[in-house]
Amino acid sequence: MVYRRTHQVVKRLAARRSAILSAARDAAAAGGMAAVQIAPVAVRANVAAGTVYRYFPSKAELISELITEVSRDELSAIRRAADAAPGPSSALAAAVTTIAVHVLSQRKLAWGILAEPVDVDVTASRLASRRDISGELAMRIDAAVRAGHLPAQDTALAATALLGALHEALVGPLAPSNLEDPIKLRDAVQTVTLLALRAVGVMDARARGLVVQATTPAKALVGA
Amino acid sequence: MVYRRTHQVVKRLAARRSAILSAARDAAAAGGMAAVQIAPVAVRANVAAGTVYRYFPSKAELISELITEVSRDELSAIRRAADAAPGPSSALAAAVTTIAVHVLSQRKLAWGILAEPVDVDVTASRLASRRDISGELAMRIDAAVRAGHLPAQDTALAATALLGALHEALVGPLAPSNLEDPIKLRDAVQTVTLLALRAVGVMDARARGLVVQATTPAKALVGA
DNA sequence: TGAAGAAGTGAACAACTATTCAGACTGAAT
DNA sequence: ATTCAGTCTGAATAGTTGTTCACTTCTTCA
Repeated sequence: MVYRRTHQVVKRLAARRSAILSAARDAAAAGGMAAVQIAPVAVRANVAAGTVYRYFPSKAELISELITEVSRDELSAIRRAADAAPGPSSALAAAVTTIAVHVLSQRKLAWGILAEPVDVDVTASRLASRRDISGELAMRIDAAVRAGHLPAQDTALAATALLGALHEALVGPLAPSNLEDPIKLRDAVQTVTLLALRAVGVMDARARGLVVQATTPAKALVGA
Repeated sequence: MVYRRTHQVVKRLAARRSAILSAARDAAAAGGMAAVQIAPVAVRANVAAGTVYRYFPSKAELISELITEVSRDELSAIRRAADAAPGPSSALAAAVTTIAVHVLSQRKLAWGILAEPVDVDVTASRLASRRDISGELAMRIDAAVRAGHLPAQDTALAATALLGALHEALVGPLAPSNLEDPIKLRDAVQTVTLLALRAVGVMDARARGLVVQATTPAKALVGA
């Protein structure tokens, strides 16, 4: 007797899998990684705890996949913003602004993905996430250098430093607490973007122009 | 009958307390915060597990005190270096370099103090540690601004961003792995210092000069 | 020296959650 | 309708460590 999964079943299985991931993401967005516990996630996804293990071999896998997913979304947003910019320097500014806006709009999630203590080992996917985003940034810096807009430099190290600066300034424990106010938020985004651009060697005056330019299209996102 | 602690006993108690803290520090330096577990620390300190609890009410307290101690040491090193500099910009450069050299010379410890996941809540002391160091940096930036060497800016946010940049670039998961080589190490320190100075608005050319100046006295520390 | 209080010991305990698994349920094939 | 592989369930299990506490050892002082 052959048992074959019917199309309907296949769809249901896929839906369930993504429901579990989704539940994990919601939990993380609401309460950080600490809130991503098997039992609560299972409840949110309307399944039993044991069922989670039919879709993910372990909590570490579940969280890793969550990190990968969020990171992929962010990376594509960065690319989109940068590619839409008129030149390499603008592209870099757009990339930085996008990162800033993104982490701010989902602070708990961003913190969880990046750095929040988790009881299982997710260093590999965190590393990959950082590597992807830092790599993208490095490419943009490199393009600006090749265009003669920036001095030659260790672009990988610079990209990593910029990421660290953005994260620490915007979602780290010392991040300003008044970022609910959209105006303060925009100021913070502009400030860190300016800082980042200058860090890689953009002249102050030119950097200020780029910041304004980059913030304009990103403003919509801030509201979202 | 009154029992009064004799001087000798007081001394022994104090010695034991610091032996426990020391053991915790060694463990953290060797294996990160994950290695700071009560039983192993007790063994290192030549006491029983229960004894640790006669000196520290909980693991959280122990680690908090460890963080405070390390942070205090670092802060005083930063102050010393900055105060010895000839002017506000040099002082800022010296402060940044000192932080860089410090975190690099004790990478595991630095990572543990700053950001490594711990199973107990140490957010308060981590926050204090960051606040102190970021505050010191902010003061130095502010001094340079007041001296007219830097454009006006949100110094607190800038200081936080710089800290994040230094940490991520030097001890984060994407930090270069070849930093055993003293030359590479010095290059990394110079690169991030340059980046940091430019970020707050020091002109490229002047920044390069300050970096060289600041790295010279710090070189000795790199060896240590 | 002996009594009493302080300090130290380490095996047992507790709490927390990820993970398992024996049995219940679903739905595909005959 | 019946069978059975596949799927789901959720209570029980397991592993990990911080913490406790009854007991031993040490120190002070009459």
